[in-house]
Amino acid sequence: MRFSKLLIPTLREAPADAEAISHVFMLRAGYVRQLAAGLYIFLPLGWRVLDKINAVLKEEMEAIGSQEISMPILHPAEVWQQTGRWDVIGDEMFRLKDRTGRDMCLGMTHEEIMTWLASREIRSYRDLPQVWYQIQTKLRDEARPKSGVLRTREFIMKDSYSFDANEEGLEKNYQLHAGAYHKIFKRCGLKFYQVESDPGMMGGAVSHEFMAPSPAGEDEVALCNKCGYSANVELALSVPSEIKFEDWLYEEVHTPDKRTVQEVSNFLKLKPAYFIKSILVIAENTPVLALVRGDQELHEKKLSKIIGAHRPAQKTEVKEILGVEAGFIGPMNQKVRIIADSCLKEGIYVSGANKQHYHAKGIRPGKNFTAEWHDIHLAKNGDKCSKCGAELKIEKCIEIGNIFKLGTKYSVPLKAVFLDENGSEKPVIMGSYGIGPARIAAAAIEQNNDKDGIIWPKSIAPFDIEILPLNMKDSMTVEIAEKLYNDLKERGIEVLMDDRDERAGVKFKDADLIGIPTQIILGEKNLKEGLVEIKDRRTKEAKKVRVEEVVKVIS
RNA sequence: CGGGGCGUAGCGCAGUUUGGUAGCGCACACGGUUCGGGACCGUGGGGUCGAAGGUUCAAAUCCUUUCGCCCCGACCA
Repeated sequence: MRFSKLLIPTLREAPADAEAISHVFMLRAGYVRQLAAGLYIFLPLGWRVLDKINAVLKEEMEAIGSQEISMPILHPAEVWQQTGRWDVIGDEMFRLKDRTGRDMCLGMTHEEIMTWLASREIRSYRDLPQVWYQIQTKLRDEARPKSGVLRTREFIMKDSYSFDANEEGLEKNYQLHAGAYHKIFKRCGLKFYQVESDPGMMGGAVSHEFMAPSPAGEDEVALCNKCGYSANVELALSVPSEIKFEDWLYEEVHTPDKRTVQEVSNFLKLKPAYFIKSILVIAENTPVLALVRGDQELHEKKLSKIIGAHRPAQKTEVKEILGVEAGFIGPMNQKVRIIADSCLKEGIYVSGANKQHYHAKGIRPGKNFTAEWHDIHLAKNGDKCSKCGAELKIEKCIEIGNIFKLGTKYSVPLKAVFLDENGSEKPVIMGSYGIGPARIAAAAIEQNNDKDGIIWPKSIAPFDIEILPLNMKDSMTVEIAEKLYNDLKERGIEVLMDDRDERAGVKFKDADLIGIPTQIILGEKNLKEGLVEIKDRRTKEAKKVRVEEVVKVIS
């Protein structure tokens, strides 16, 4: 296509409210414009990229036997009420009423509607398995839209759903999707990890996320290079690094006005790892004392899985319940339930002495206090892998896809059932699988850029080739450019030709910004010798090629 | 929802402290020169200063309310 006929509004300067690299470049290079918080317009280049990504998605979905369908975005409340999510989900769901006053909502995902369809159409084990997918808009009233297209209130998602007669079938579809996702992300040129994840409100027991490493990401992932263990830190297990213990005898130490681990650590000249951090929380009106090592953080979600919903205790509550000011509390002789991080099982520690301005040194777990042992700390860089003992590293990632084993969470309430070989009625076993195309695009930019702009992976670039006729007033330049343009198009190559009457510098700058992987540069001097330059956007290396050879070299 | 920041031309910003005719750069239009890494000279168009109310002879500037956007946190199919 011709640059002069396309809306490609490049910006010399980045709008002030863009922070993430992908956001800045998508705006500057004219891929998207923002309508409001979390609402984006995709301009021609941006839409072409999404089309490319969606084409890959479709191919790989079809390859595993998934059938494309399309579901409404506007949903009646009843279906969501039947699964309970109408009430479970809060402000994140857009709700409205139709003209008759009927409750409706905008779809944030499609488990309910897909299951509704399955309940109508699937009757026999002979109808199974089924796998349905769509590439459809989702709406979520996000608490905090951010980072350009990475977290928006309206976005397109490829979501697929599997329906099976038994667990083996689900496992098969789950693995087929995992395999397809690997191919998809690889084809889109992304670095990514498949990690264990927390199913959250989706329900179900098993889920994995596909994570593209990037500093713009919102998630953190723990990775083991040795054994391949990888998990979202929301549930990642780890073993804090070992420390050498001193054979302290139990004694109380005067620590005037030293309350935090850091303060006492500095005062006693002992590393934080020798301390036990005691945190009082209130779970359903029952106090629970949580213990983690001084150099670790308490992981709220892990604790929630053991004691349920809870909140931190207030200062006055600490005094009331434990009889000592926060800052000097320790696990010894406490009547409350104590949950301690497993790594504290061995060793000799320092903690509050349960006495104002005193800490106790030489605390031996098991002897000086007892507790229930669980992994309740947040995995951090340098911790050891719980599987193999190698060092874990923590990386920030963008979640680009996820897969869930749903089981019968949706099929039971929506009565999606079938008759098995014996004529007995059973709920369909389901899985759901999502991918965010705009996140793939953003992640690709985050992972592939330089100071001048985007460097698209070939597979998802808006065009294959950009032709730069540097001087549009030179008739030979124009003539050869037109010929190359047509010849390449005839070969099925997607070409963008910068036919604007702009100075060479402008064309170079815009071409680098836009990031089409290969540039064909037509300069007058080279053309007089029958040569053009073919330049690689990533390496910036250019080679001179005879005009007649271009089509052959490119294709 | 809590904390912080910002709303002045399409974009980036100054002006607000100390009230007194709304500015700069880029972009845009026209003329000329230039033409392989965001050219130069000249001329010109473009603003309810986010909105509403108030104080004042006079408000971008002071006061009140409100809306929007960004960042950190909480939250998160």
